[in-house]
Amino acid sequence: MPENLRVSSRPRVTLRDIAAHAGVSRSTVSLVMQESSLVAESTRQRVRDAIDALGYVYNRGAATLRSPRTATIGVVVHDIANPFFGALMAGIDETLQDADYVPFLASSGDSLARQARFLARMREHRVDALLLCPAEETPASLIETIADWGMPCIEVMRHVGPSPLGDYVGADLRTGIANAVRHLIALGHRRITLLAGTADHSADRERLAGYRQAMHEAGLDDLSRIVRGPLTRCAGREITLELMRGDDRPTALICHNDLVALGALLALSHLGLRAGQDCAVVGVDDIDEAALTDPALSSIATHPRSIGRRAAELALKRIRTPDGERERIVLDAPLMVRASSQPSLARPQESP
Amino acid sequence: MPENLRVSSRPRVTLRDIAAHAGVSRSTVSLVMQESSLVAESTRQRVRDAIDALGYVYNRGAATLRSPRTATIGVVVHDIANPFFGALMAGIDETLQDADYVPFLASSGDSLARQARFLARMREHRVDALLLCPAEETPASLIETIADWGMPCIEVMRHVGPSPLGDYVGADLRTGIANAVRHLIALGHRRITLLAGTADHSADRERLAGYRQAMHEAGLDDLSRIVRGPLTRCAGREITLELMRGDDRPTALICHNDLVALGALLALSHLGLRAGQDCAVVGVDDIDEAALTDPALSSIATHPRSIGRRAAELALKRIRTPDGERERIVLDAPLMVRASSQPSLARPQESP
DNA sequence: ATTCCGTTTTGGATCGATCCAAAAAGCTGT
DNA sequence: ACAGCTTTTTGGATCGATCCAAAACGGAAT
Repeated sequence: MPENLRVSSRPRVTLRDIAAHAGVSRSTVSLVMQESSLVAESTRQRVRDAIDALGYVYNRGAATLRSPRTATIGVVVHDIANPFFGALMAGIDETLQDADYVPFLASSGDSLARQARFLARMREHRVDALLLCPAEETPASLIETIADWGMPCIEVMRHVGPSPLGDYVGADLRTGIANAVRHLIALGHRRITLLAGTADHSADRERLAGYRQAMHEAGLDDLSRIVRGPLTRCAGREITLELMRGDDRPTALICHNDLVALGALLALSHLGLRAGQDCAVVGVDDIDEAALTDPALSSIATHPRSIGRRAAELALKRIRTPDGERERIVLDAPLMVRASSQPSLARPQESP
Repeated sequence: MPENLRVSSRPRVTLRDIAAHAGVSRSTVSLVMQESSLVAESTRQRVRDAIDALGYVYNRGAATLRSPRTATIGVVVHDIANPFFGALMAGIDETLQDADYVPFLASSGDSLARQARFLARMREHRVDALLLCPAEETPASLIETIADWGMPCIEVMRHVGPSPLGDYVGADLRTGIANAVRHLIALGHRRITLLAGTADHSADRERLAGYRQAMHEAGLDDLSRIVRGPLTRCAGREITLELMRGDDRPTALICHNDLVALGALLALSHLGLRAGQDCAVVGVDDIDEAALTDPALSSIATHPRSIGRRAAELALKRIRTPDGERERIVLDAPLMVRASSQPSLARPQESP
């Protein structure tokens, strides 16, 4: 290993040094750093040369002290280990990089305390905006509190309260689920079970609403059944095993997300049942695996990367125009029909 | 939507206000904010009360201007959408939150330009340390450059150059792969193909080295075969299909990661072959799916969350003692044997 | 030559914390 | 009461940028 000789207290290059080297004032250099159009092209070039020559590093901390902009954004998700949020974050990151913004990231783990702590930190760092997928049980007042702080906040995928108060970007799961139910009904299914989560947040309520609505439309209210459990592959498997062992078995399952749906597929194959033939399965998110399982999994596509991009774009816009009209961007969540709910494989399970 | 009336230019509460309210000097308040032990308990309490009463928000930008510490860390991975890095990030996040640090995150997408840009930004923000999973083709000089900046840097999972120059946290893939090869040989396999990536980085080279070493030990150099391709599920599938159609089929596949391995499983089942019986498959990473496929996938566990935690801990340590001895933390990567390489299912495919 | 006006440039004040050397306050023990 | 400690507290200088009102510049028109 090469010796780690650190030049103790190397004199730091500042705006002042650049100004001296380029023969202009500090103000001018500052304007160049801000890409201001006020500076004459020739001067700008001279300053740029000085910056390169001296190896100047812009000190954003110092800049922040005077100006309100920090070129940073805070992102809160509830579990970054979940591939859905990984993809979401990738979309956010992509958009922010183009705008020279950098994101702070935190996983709340659906803990209100962790979420609050991180938000406090974001305030201290004076981020320009917040992208928030609120933790379960987040009180509706939080959004107002954040607004009081003067910090733009975009809710992503979930929102507190019955409908988004401010800016929001999400997927139209209500319609997505309703369409899935209609699709299954068209295939002859009647006993359609919804595997939902145990938590009570908007994304969960929307799924429920879509399910109820479509079942109701078809006059199947009495057959509607909702089963709650953890949202993991394992839980999906266990719950499905149990469901299929009962007498009143469903002929179709709509799962809260693809992880649960993959668990359901495992359970079916374990029981010697063929998904799509003996029991239809539909997931949510359309993660990469979905197309590659056997049989391939029908899934409602939520396009996390696009949602991330849209959310980040909206945040940047809100930073530019803090008092602009609030926006609610709800992306389509189309059903990707695959073998696990294939028409050709369907057969009526019972007459209505 | 409630009106968005923003109190324009609400007077900001500063240290000075707290000092006045608590009847002490600014310096004392500052010491309280820094949790210094110099302040008497009674004074500390008075200051805390004032902070609560006035709703003071610490201004980290201002603090940064004077002190070298920012309580931020920069994290570069090459693809945050990859579940492996999601889990890694979760580990990092966990550890940092306990230390009241916040991470900046960027996905380099294995682009040197994006990586360089983000690093420049991190320098401007004066992060206290860097966790870096270097993009492919990153020149060895980068680590020295970063050291020159006076910024501690922990390489994670990958390192530039033949061996890590400075701090490093990773998994012992070399031994992990070698053990997997030995395991397969013990089961009677001889034609063991390695499905490697196309990129040339340390994590790839280590896998190769482990493979070569174990094949060599067994005197199977001539049978060793390495196939390169993209590291996706699809690619794993396609490559496996092609391999199995050739005459000189392998009896076992070791895949660069689990995604590729899952692709391989799909290919086998598509060909009517039974993984673990007609062809053994071993993956790397031991992602959640691995245990739940059918047949379950043998995999070399890399424990991304632990690696993230260890890396973050090391970074915090390096911040405290910048000139401490450099550390190389290499975690075990044990082979999780499952049905896709089950002893009981194995049968000698050919005599040596 | 002078005035006018749009384009560039500038110096000083300022943001809100930390650092540091020195002062003040509290203890002991004589 | 005072010297000699240790424990707390303090005021000014300082970090490195931005903001802003005013000055300098340069060309065109009078």
